[in-house]
Amino acid sequence: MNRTIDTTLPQPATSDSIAQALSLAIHKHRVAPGTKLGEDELAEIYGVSRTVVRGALQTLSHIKLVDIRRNKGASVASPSIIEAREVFETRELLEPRTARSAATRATATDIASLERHIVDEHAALEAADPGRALYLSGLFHTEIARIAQQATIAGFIETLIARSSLIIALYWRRESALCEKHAHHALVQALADNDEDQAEALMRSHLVDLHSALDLRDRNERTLSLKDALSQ
Amino acid sequence: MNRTIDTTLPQPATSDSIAQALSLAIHKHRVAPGTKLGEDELAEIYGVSRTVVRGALQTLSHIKLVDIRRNKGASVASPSIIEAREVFETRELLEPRTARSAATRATATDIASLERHIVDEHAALEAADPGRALYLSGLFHTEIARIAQQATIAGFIETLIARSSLIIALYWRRESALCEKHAHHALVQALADNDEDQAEALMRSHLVDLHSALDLRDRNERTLSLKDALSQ
DNA sequence: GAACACAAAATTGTATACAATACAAGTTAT
DNA sequence: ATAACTTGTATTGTATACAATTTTGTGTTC
Repeated sequence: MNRTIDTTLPQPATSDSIAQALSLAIHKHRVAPGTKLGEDELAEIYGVSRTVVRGALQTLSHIKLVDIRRNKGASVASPSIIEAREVFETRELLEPRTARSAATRATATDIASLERHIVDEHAALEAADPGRALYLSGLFHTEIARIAQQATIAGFIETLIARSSLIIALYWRRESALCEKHAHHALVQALADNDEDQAEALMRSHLVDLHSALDLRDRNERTLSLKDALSQ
Repeated sequence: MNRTIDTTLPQPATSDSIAQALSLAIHKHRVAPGTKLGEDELAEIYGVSRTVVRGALQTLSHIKLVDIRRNKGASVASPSIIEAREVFETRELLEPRTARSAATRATATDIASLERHIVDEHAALEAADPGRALYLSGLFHTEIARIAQQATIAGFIETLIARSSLIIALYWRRESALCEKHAHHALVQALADNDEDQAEALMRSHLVDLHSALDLRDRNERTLSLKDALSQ
């Protein structure tokens, strides 16, 4: 359960290890949405045959981190605005309830683990490594789902967070603060206190904050605002 | 969107078509949980190489319809009691809300489609084809998720229903009636009336009914009750 | 110079061959 | 007789070869 962030891979690399390495790279915004993922290229990088790479790409396509189109190959997914809205609406449906369960079940060990996450996250921000900070911020949420002991929901949340990373890469408003510094901390406090209502409420408002830091206006609204911007 | 139930496959079969055919067979309880799915065997059946079959099996493993263990191969999944509980708890979390959305968005065409589903389902029951009835019953739920226009949630629900089919195969109480004949009909009525509250409530109670028709006691309770049964 | 046609290159999809692992049966030793 | 070992078979994992499709580049025509 002690997932490392290191990108080194076992020799020889397996489909799963490649999928994880790619997933991490996407999480950390080291590869942008839309980037082509050629099979030969990846096979060379990881020192395996295309067979293994294809397995990894198929895995990632199932969690919608990559798009595979027949005879066109794989590329990093690029969620539409509609998909982005759906992802956050779904998170707002699943995660508050999950935080509630986590509040009833959190042990001292769990709390310590979450606090360590927060420390790491702050350290990454200090070190001017926003990619890593974002990745850790996602891990924080999956960790809560794990604590809630709902493996099924945790699996769903994991894919939603993966997609959220793409959504943030595409639609994050520059002007909005990186925030949430306190949000996660307050949430841990509620979990430590086994305060279910508080945990659920905090998670809900945290997600709403995140959601509202995205620019999910559709193209029409966007061009209108562009027109506004240029008319000055 | 007019998914056929026919099991004939395109020539040549593709990974997706094989995955769908296998999924259908599992849904209809034509293959039991735990059944070994040998690659060579399937390759011969569908007239393709193992490469294609492996793709299909990997797809099915992602929605947890099959278990793949390294160097051990694939077999039809066999959800534990804990997983079964989780699946139904998750459905109870997602589907009522989805039914609510569906109630606001359902068009006359949608209602007609759902009513056709119900007719087909009854026909299957009349024809003593419980497998097909069960499959159609699952389709009814995915159809509602589709009507709700929440593709993300619909995808989750689809995998939950697939797993429910396995759970029903494993844990359905013989003595419990096949029921739900009226449940689906009442739900369609609520959707047709755009009665959100009613749709949500009906879906919730329908799922609770389903859940309670399963025998999800753990082994200890089970053996105890066996003792009771024999002590008479 | 732009648009189309066609050929060449690159990339993906599938099949097959080979390597590695697991399983089962039979053998030997204690 | 049982346990451990060995060997043979079956099955899965991976690499490579070939087929099919898309993309790219070039030349021709208007």
